[in-house]
Amino acid sequence: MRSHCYAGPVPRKVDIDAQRADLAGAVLRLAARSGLEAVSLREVAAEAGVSMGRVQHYFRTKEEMLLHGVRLAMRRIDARIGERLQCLPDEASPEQILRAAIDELLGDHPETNQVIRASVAYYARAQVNAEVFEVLFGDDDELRGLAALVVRTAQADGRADTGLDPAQEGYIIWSLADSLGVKVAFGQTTSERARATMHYHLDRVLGCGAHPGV
Amino acid sequence: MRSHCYAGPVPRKVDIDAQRADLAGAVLRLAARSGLEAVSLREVAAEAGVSMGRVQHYFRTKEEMLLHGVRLAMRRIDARIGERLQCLPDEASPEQILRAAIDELLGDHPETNQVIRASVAYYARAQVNAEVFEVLFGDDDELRGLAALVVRTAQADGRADTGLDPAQEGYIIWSLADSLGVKVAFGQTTSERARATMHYHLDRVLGCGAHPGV
DNA sequence: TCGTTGGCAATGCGATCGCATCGTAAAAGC
DNA sequence: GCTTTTACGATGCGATCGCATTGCCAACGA
Repeated sequence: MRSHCYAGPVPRKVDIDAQRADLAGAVLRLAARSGLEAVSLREVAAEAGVSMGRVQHYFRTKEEMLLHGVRLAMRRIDARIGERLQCLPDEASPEQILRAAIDELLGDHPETNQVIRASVAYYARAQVNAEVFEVLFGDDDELRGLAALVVRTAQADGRADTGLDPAQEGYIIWSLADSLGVKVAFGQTTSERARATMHYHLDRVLGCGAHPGV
Repeated sequence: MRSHCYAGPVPRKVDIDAQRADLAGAVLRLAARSGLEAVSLREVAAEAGVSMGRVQHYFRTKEEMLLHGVRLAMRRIDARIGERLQCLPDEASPEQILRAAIDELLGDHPETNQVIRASVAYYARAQVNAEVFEVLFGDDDELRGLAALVVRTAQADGRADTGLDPAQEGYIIWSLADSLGVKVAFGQTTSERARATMHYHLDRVLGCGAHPGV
């Protein structure tokens, strides 16, 4: 059914990566819905609508299955942010990129929420499994770097206060986006509230609107 | 052994609350170490060094045991913050209270870390169990209120920019403290780094140090 | 055409799960 | 002193766990 037509370089067998991604998607749904406790081989098979033997065929151990799950989660948010960035005009400024990425995190879209909740469910594993830790937290540096760059640019443009520490401000911006994203995903606050707070902060730090430069 | 001497108003039986708190402590240790997946009746009994029958005697169901666990977690942080506040001089300012509370959250003390990690482990349950949700997130409003009060006070004192929105700034302060506390507890950053960022932010918003008022 | 391989489904294993039940020893009340 | 209640420890139940094994079937190479 799924491989009745194909154009890949390996036509003789099914698309292994696609199968694994399908199962990893089921892992994410379960993890987001009720935590990693609910993720068993049988539950994943049932969620994906396949047999348990299939799950075992594509993942040698449960640990490997969970690792593919968290990797898919990160690919999903990257993809969603990437899609949003393609809606921006070419050569968009770093600030536009930053605001677009944060808007996606706080957007309260079901898939974004699912990925965030699933990620949080993996936090405990990150303490035990170094690979999970790396997948979950490894990309933080570049995000902070982007935010710091935006602050520096705003300073160079004379919009932001030159007394600001770009590194600290970048760290604050992403920590804030992180915290608000989790709050939205877990229903502690609304998307509108979170976005309003985030925009308020960015506007103040980056000096948008009626704000006299130094 | 445990009730050879007592002074309570009910001398005829053991201290039920103390027993439950002892078991709930074992729940927290397990949850903080490897998530709620690792919390089973048998594991809790083993962690507490008692029989499984004892655990069942004090908690009718696993759900009830978990609920006592998260309640103990919240009482623990409240107690730790309370202890820290007692080290402050009498009639300490709201700002001193705020800074002390945040310092405790970012202090990287083992017990604080344990409580934070355990709390995060409960996030998934909060979506299913309304009681857990309330225990975990119910106190957010008053914390935000304290932070907002501090901002308003700083504005009244002429230290903080009167253009600031106290409610938004209070929300930002606590979201930031929340995020940084989790990062410290899960080893994403160091206590020193988090505290430096938090103090940097508070000093800027509240206008401490060499900062000209409006 | 035939043997080999990949892609599964099915089944079974020992361990562990939450929970219920039973037994018992000590204390409390009459 | 005798009954009742409290505070457990011990054991067992059916379900589920991760994982290993087995078997079948379609697709491919020779």
